[in-house]
Amino acid sequence: MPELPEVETTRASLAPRIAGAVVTGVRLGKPLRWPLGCDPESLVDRTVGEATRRGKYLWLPLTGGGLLMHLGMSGSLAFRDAVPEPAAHDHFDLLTTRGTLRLTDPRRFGAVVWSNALDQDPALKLLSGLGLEPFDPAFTGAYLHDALKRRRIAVKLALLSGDMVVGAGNIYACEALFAAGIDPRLPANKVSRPRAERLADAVRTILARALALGGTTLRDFKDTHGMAGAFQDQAKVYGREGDPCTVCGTAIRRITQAARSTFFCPTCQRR
DNA sequence: AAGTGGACCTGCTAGC
DNA sequence: TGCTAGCAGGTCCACT
Repeated sequence: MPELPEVETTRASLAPRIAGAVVTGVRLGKPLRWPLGCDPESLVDRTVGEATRRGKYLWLPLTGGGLLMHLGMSGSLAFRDAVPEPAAHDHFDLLTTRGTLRLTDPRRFGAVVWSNALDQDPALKLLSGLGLEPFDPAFTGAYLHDALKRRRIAVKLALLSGDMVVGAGNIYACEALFAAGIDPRLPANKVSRPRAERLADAVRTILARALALGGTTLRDFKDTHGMAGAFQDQAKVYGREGDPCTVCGTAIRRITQAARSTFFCPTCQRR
């Protein structure tokens, strides 16, 4: 579910409402990907600051540190005045004077980790290898070309790796490569400068469009396994194996790369 | 160093 | 109807 547009949508709706709240309690459910890393009680009485985002991570500043949060594959955050009794998949509640922030995450690949925001904090290591934000002016075709040049892995995997540019997950990586007309299997170092230009453009455009729609995939997250609703209408290749390409009519193909599905049009996307 | 594969965990769907 | 295999939006880590 949560790629950059969904995480950013979550952040934007959360930030203004929770900023200034004071923590009154913490409730933990089943273990998430990593332990919280502090005594939950120690968060009480800290004041919440302005939530920010880095890649697919959310940073919720608290006095003296903050919580680094990730939604994993199946996580979602809700902030409400009153939340119901925790259900089976509700694994983290941050109770505050303005409402309760709740992480619901069936697969528990997500995480909430305390960090003291100091350089040597282990939690911050999670952010240290991340590439540029897609909307950073420094994320240009020239930058992407240079980064791709040093890698021999397939260009799709290079996008997913997150060490060049963050935010494009499996869906948007597939969509961006389609928009740029590039075969996902093409070795990264074989992407020409002009095509890197188009790819950087495509990544930005695809993510911006999804963002403008308010994180399409998030909205209907509760449906089926999360892929219902508006996003399917937007996707040109993702999840469309066997369907005709919207541009040329060729059947969309699905292949496996690094144990993950890649969808592409064998006609529109060339090596 | 770069690349590959396994690991984490639950739920849903398609197919027998 | 019931069981099973396969698949799912992420990414860290150990190994070659």
